[in-house]
Parts: sequence; C-alpha cells; structure tokens
Amino acid sequence: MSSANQVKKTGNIRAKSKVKILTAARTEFVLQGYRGATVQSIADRAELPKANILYYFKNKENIYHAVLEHTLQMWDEGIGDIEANEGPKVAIEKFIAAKVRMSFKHPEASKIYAMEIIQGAQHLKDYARTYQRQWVREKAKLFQQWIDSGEMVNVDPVHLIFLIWSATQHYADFETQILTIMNRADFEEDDVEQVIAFLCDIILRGCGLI
Amino acid sequence: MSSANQVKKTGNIRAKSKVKILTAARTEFVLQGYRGATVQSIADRAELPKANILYYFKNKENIYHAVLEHTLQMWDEGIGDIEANEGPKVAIEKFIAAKVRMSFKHPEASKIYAMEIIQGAQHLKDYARTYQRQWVREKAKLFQQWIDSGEMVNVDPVHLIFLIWSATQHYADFETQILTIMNRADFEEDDVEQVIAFLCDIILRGCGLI
DNA sequence: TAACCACCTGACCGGCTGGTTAATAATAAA
DNA sequence: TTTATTATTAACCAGCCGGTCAGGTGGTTA
Repeated sequence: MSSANQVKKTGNIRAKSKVKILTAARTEFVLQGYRGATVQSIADRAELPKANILYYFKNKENIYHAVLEHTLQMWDEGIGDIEANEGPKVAIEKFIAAKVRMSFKHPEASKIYAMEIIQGAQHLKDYARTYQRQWVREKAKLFQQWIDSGEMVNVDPVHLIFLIWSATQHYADFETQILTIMNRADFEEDDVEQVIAFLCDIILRGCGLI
Repeated sequence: MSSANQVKKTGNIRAKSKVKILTAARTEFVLQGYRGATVQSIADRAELPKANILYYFKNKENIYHAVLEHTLQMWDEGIGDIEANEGPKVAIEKFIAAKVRMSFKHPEASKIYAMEIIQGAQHLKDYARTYQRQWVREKAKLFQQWIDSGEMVNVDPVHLIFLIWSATQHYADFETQILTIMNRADFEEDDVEQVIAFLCDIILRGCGLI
C-alpha cells in the first residue's frame, strides 16, 4: 500500500506540472514553431520558472517529443475507422464525421502535425512509413472491394483517403484563413455539423453513393 | 545612355544576388520555419558570406517579407480563375487543374503560405481580409447563380472553394506524407494529370456535373 | 590620375539561447 | 522528530543569434 500510495502522490505533482507545461508548450510550438518557441516563452505561458520546466523535461527536444506523442494519439483517435461490414456510405460518413469533429476539437494537434509534415516529418518518418502506410493500404483494399462489387463508383481509393484527410484537416490548419474569409471571430457548434453535412454530401455523391 | 547602362549593369548584380539569396531563404524557411532559419544558414545555402546577405537585405524580416511576397504572387497566379460564361463544369475543371499544377510546380510556395496561415497569418492578415475575402465572395456568387439556375446541385459555394483549395494544396504541403505512403521517392509528370483527373472526377460528380 | 561608387566581407558586439548547478524548501516515510 | 526524497529556483555559463561597421576591391567617369 505504502509503495502504491507514494507513487500516486508524487506522481500527482509530476502529472499536474507536466500537463501544465505541455499545454503551454503545445501553444507555443504552434504559434512560433519548434525553434521559435523558447524554453523561456513556454515557462512564461505556463507561469513557472524556466528551471522548473527543465526539471521535468531534460531539454527542449524532450518537451517537443512529448507534445508530438500526444498529437499522434489525437491523430490516431481522429482517424476514425472504416469497417468492412457497414458498406461504403456509412463507412465514409463515419470517417468524415470523426475527422471533422477532431479538427474542430483539437485544432492545435492538427496544426502541429501539419507543420511537422510540411517541414519534412523529421521527427516522425517511421510513423508514416509503418503505421500510416499500412492503414491506408488496408482501407484502400476495402474501397477497392466495394468498387469491384459495384457498390461505389471507380475512384482511386488512396487519393480518396487523401481527399478526405485534406478536406477535414483544413478546418483546423487553416482556421485563421477560413474565419477571416467568413468574417467570423470563432467557430460555433453549428459549424461542425454543417461542415460534416457539406463534406458528406459532396463526397458521397462524388463516389456515386447518393 | 551612360546612366541607363550603369543602372542596368549594377542592377544585374543586385538582381542575381537577390534571387540567389531568396531561393536559399525560401528553402531554409520551409525546412526550419522563420525563427529556425538563421541568416547564417541562409548564407551557407546561398554560398555567400553572412554580411553579404545583410548587404542586400537590411535584416532577416526583410528577407522573409520578400519571400512571402513571391509566395503570394504564386498563390494569386495559381488561384486560377472562374469565369462566368464557361459554365460550372469547365470553370471548376480549370480551377482545379490550375491549383494542382501550381502545387506540383511550386510546393515550397504553398508550404510557406500554409505555415503562415497555421501560425496565425501574422504577416498577411490584410491579404486575406481584403483580397481573398472579396475573391471568395465574388466566386461564391457565381456558383450560387449556377445553383439557382439548376446547372449544378445545391452545395455551399464557400465550402466548395475551401474543399478545392485544401484538396489541391494538400499535394504540395503534405508531399512528404503522400510520397511515404505511396512508397515513392518523387512525384512524376504523370502524377499531376492523374491527380487532376481524380479530383475533377469526384468533385464534378459531387456537384452533379457528371 | 584622381575621385567616385556599388559591391564585398572579416571582425566584432550586446543580447538571448538552451542548459547546469548548487542551495533551499516542501513533502512524505521512518 | 528525524530522515530521505522530491520539488523549486536564483544565479550562472558558453555559444549562437541578428545586426553593425570599418576597411577593403575593382570598375567607370571626368
């Protein structure tokens, strides 16, 4: 008991501090990029002394890795899933909805991920090379089966996945541009469902599913 | 004559050096971000002494602004145009083709633009607020007319523009991810036309134009 | 020849960077 | 209480940052 208790109590302080730091770091990395975000700026945002930051994370790269790990977790969850037995229409609908909801809920995660990829994905090459590639191949095969059985129009499954990824993530990554063009200060709850409806409508029809 | 000659000759050196510097800077800014790209790293890539860089551009921000200006010019050219008298099918086809070609031809421009927007578009707020917003409104009105006259299905024109923007730019910005997933080293010429064909196919059908 | 001027660059500078240390405070365990 | 562990932070450091400057070079004009 004492051992478990100790771990829990000490772990609490660690955990809380780490969350505080990572939240601040995430924002700084999005706003300033990896190099532009300084340990001092992260400390200021977290309202902690700089040395305290480096007590919990050995160095700046360490902080970034932790942020990135959380980001990939979001991406995985948000990637939705495409199940074979649902048929193409429901599968694509669910997939789009999951990705759009994730974009509106965790725009910062999407932005950090996007910046990583744009800059050459040096911190997560293996992730795409192994996990993502396999995921795409698997799901593409599923789409191909639906195409072969005449359940949907003949479109390249891999590019279809790219299309859905790009269209959904756009609302997170290009938030600023979209809001400016729509002359709005923030997104509202209605927007999420409206975007889902729009994307499902046009993409499903594009796949010959409406 | 002598005056014009002098201006031309001296201008030549200036122009060549500036191009050399801006090309190197563009690459550095993409790879490292604004803060991560140092004047020294730009100098190294341009194979010039650092002081020479700062002879042609007063400071680092100046270089970035020059790069950004070039980027916006690319964006403007690549934005294609949507003409009223062509009808929706041809208009959208041309629009998609122009944007895809631009993405494959100038991925760095697209990437810099994307990073600017993701980080809050602090250097080009007015651009989106005035120029882009007006462009979108104008083109949206056009789409609406086609919808009203029954020439295309009722889809939100503004979101349609966002969809086309995101889907086309994706091939520039997420180049790394796409190549990794497709298990390829580089894009080839065929890819451009294939992507255009795919996007036109699915989006035109999505708009009820096929 | 002499004066001029665009071009070039090594050497330098203050300030900020990521990171260390050592001393102290708080907390938990005995 | 005593002891051990964990948490905190001011002070410090070497190195790199953007940026300046003084002193060149070589070609053109008068």
